[in-house]
Amino acid sequence: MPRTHKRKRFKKVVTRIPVSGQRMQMQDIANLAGVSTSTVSRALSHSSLVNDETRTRIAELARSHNYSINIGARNLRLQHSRTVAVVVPYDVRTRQHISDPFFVSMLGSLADALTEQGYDMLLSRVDAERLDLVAQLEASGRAIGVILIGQWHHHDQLNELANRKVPLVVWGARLPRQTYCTVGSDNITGGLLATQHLIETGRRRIAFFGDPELPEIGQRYEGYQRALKHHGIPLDARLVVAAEFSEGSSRRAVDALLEKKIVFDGVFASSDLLAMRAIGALREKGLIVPRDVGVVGYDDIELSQYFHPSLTTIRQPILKGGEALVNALLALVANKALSSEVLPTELVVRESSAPSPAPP
Amino acid sequence: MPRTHKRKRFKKVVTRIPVSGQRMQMQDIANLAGVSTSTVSRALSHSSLVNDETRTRIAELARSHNYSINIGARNLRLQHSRTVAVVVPYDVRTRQHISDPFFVSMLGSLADALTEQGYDMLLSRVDAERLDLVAQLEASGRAIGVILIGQWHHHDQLNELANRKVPLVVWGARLPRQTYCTVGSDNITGGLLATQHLIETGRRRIAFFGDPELPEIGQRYEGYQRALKHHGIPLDARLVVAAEFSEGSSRRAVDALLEKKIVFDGVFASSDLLAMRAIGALREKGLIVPRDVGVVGYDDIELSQYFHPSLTTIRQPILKGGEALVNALLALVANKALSSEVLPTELVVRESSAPSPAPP
DNA sequence: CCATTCGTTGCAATCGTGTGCAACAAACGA
DNA sequence: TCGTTTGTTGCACACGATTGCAACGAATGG
Repeated sequence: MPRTHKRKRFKKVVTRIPVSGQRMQMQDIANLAGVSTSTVSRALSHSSLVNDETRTRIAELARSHNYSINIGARNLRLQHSRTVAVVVPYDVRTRQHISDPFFVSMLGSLADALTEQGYDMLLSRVDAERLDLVAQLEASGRAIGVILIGQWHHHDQLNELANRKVPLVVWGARLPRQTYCTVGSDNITGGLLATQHLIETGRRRIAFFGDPELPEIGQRYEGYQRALKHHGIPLDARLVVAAEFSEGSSRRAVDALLEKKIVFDGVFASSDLLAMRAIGALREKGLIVPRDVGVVGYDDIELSQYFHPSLTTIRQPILKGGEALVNALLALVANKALSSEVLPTELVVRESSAPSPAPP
Repeated sequence: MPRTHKRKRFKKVVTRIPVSGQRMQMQDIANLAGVSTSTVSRALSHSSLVNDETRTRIAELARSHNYSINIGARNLRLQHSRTVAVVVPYDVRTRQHISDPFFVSMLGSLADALTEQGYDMLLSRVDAERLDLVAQLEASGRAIGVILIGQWHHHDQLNELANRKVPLVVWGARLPRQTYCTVGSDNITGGLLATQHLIETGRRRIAFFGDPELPEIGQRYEGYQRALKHHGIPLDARLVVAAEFSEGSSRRAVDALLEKKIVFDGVFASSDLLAMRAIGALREKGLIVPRDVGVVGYDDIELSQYFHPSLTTIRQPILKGGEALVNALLALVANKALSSEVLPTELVVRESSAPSPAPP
């Protein structure tokens, strides 16, 4: 650390000699402008305490020497990092979920919303079994709070984090006895709309693909049940297949149904990815969508419209979701009221659920 | 700022009174352990200068009060942020590219590689027209360097950044007269493999979808040309359609070919997304893939295997790519040699290019 | 002519941590 | 017994910025 020694020798020296290649700092600009660092600081933060002429001169100097203020030092002084951590839980075994296109779009939406508010975004993958580590992101001052994408089955750990007063907002389902704040879509209505649509297009034996143990999926399943009940269709437990997000799961789900000779004419898949894989598996078995089986997915990821057949699905409001997550976190940090938020969902009708032509 | 005032009054006080709700800091741990902050600092950084018994006692105290060290302050002192900025250029008009699944997978791979090396990842979207702003990420000390995903047509701006000594590594093509460092896949060989494969499966009139003005695409196009030449197939400029990444582009490309009655039996699309859209557009026109037209994509995104027909494509080494980008940046920051890197690509054969059955 | 106000600037303390140097006790050797 | 070494710890300053307070000249008012 050569500079350390230099500074020591001169001790009370005011005129810092900018070593070439060394990063510019406020003192350098101050020297160039013939003022103190106080004035430079005030000028660059548009304080009204500084003369207009001085301000513009300093601003000009700063720009022409492409000086930019040291964020770390400023944050330390201001006790504020203007940074939000976005965490994607990471399952060491499957590694599957960060690649879910839905989460990814959410990432983009978050990036926009945060930029809009002038915040930086720190992206972390955290081992899902060590979710307690996210507390460090805030405790270490790296970020003012955490947005977690992917509730999964970590309800208890998330509650514990919230109880430890970690500023935390989760994308997911609102659950009973939850102390953390969630933002999510209306999964029950979503499930209901999807199932209802399949019923209205003439299906009666509708399978559900997804793991109802996961909160969000559970609520979609709830909507599925309500729709069936409303139309007087009895629930057949054999039609509920706990397909996960992992790769071969949909295929196995379809296989299981077919092998047991369980008849079905509709599938409500709890994500678009699952739906696409299911359609592929069905096709392998010689079943054509939508002629033999109507399929509805969930998420409305970008590829759903290019898929063949294009996918009927429940659109989650990604843009609004990102904004809502950010707003919720900022409110939480500011100690404002922390009510969880449920955003509306919408049915998007495409080819995969087209009514099968009436049998001749 | 209540604490500021408190501290002022007591001035030389050593025993900081931890206000409830206030964040723990090193001084608090020091008080609890009855030592100075120096010792705590050394203990937590595993310095050999501290007694073993003292170290474990301090470590225990820190853990039980879940104290974690203030990263900002440490970074300021150490003059090092252990953070890498990952930038995705952002086209205000199209907004399209961050959603490309390939970039997204790269993001995941980068997150892994950085975590592995103990670095944080700062994710930014930057207006593609203001790429000069990425210099600030480093100049402000937010990050030690920048990894940029998406070279696009910004060659000159990137060169300028590199000339300004901004530590920068770009995912993209290696170009002549380039002063910045790139990591990318072997696009020429990729394009060659793809085209060769279409030729070997019996196609002769092979269209190219993509904008050869973009460096990576241009190199894939170069490979396309070489393959044609090698097999003695004349290049037909009308078969080259500068489809962009935006939505309707593939459709228009297909429409353009068909309207002009230009015959073709193969398509090499310069990305999987483009390929999928092209297949959809072909289907709308009554052309079946692979029977009437063989299609090969590029990237091997996850969905390619679930698409129908499953997509023959050129796999880009995403995992290795992320590692290579990170290694390159770290080397660059350490002033090591900065050679651009070209990673091998691989042909993945699936259904979309299956040889059409010999006409009876 | 002096007191006061106003506009502008600088001094110095501060944010939380790391580390060179000195201090100090215990152990050791002569 | 005393100097030297060794192991452990604390003091004080530095990292690069912000800001309360004081200072100071000019303008203003009485």
